[in-house]
Amino acid sequence: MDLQEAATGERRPETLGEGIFGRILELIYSTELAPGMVVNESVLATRFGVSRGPVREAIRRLQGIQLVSREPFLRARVVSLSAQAILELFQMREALEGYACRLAAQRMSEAEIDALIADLEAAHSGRQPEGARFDFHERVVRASGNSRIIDSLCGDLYHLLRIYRRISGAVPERKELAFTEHWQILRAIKMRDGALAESLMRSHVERAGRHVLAQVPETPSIAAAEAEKRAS
Amino acid sequence: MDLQEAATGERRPETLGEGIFGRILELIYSTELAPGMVVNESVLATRFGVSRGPVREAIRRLQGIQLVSREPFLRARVVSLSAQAILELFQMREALEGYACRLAAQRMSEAEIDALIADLEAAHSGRQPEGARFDFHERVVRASGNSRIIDSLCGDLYHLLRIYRRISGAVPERKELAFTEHWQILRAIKMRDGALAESLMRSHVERAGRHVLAQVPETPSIAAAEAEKRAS
DNA sequence: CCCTTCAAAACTGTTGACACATTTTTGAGC
DNA sequence: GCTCAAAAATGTGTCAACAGTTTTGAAGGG
Repeated sequence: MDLQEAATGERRPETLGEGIFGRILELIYSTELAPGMVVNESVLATRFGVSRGPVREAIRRLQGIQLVSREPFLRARVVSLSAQAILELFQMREALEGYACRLAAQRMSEAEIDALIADLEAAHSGRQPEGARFDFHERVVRASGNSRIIDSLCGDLYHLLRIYRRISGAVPERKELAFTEHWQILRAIKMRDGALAESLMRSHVERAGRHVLAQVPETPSIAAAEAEKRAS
Repeated sequence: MDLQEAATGERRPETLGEGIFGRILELIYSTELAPGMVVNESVLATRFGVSRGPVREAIRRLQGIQLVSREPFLRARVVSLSAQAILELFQMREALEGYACRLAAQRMSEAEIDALIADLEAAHSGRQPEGARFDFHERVVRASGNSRIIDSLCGDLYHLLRIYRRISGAVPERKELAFTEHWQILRAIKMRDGALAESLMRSHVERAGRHVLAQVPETPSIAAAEAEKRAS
């Protein structure tokens, strides 16, 4: 019985606005709503078969987490990050994830650390659990225990990163380097060296930022503008 | 009620929702809406002489910056921070302001640094410019040049801090210590020692956090609960 | 006296219509 | 053909009413 309930999903009646929020998010992830394109309330409302109210609320929420930019009477647009904005995004990640790493080194139990090491090596050798993809950064951030930092990194910033991670694509050689760096960070955590763990995490994030920046050099929204023209 | 006409002396094409947002913020600051109290859409709508729509939007925005907590069909309440939440808030400040301080040490010009030193000493000796109150932390954060960090610290977190700063009150002896610490931070910035500046800022914020925590030990919403009862 | 049950009240979520701002198109004048 | 102002078109902001959910409070049993 409990299994059925858990499988079917949530007991709590999700409001329409919540659902619309998720569906617009999917549109943005799938680049059907690419960076720079306008987000029209009425169009989305008719598309989803609801009134403008819930759509409006969802867009406001997207605006709140910085995924769409909007001014009072102007049309909302999917945010298209400049190189400068991407740099700033990764700087904020450096500050927050670095500090989270330091906290994790203080607060994680030996068992938690060992479990994380095991999962990291399992994911690297290809035999990751079929259920969910392994996300090293999210695991460390959650281990920090600071729910405000967790929400900020796994909420607002995570969505933006996801957009530009998809654009930059997954490069194999980078993946190998990332594994090494992740492993070093975990070693510092196991040694309870918070300062070292923080420093390593900062370097790691900074390198990742440079990598993304190199792949998205300029004029990130030419394709988006053309797609918009074509849609009209 | 016919009192809202006189108050609207603005020419700005500001939307109603924006204005309502500010007015609710004022109510929260003035503790008329104290932490833990419910925020009723209809009551505020009739009070401000507008429909529920703009009020709803303003409350959603307040929810976005974590000033009110709300679940789907439940009443919204002004957030009342637990000791744990306050600790986490100051930890996030440590991470972000520390990093901002490091950036400031790299990017500020000599002239900017000297101006900030002058303003700091002017404010301390009592002859601050009549216009705006001197805010050392905001000045340093803005000098970092990272608009994302600036928005996060001067936007979301600033409101929460302001609520609990008012509750804890201004203690003179703390003020003197703060000046000394601010001065040391600026010295590190002038020496272009980003690591030292960051470390000093972290210690400073951590001390401030402990101070606030000592003044708001437990059950932060007893007065609020009573005020709510009285209002009904 | 306390607990449970159930219906009314209160509140939030949603809708469609209307008002206002912005953008685009039209057309007259040069 | 070009410039600029007025009007249509598009889109957002606001409103009042309706629908669904939670809370309240009183009646009824243990």
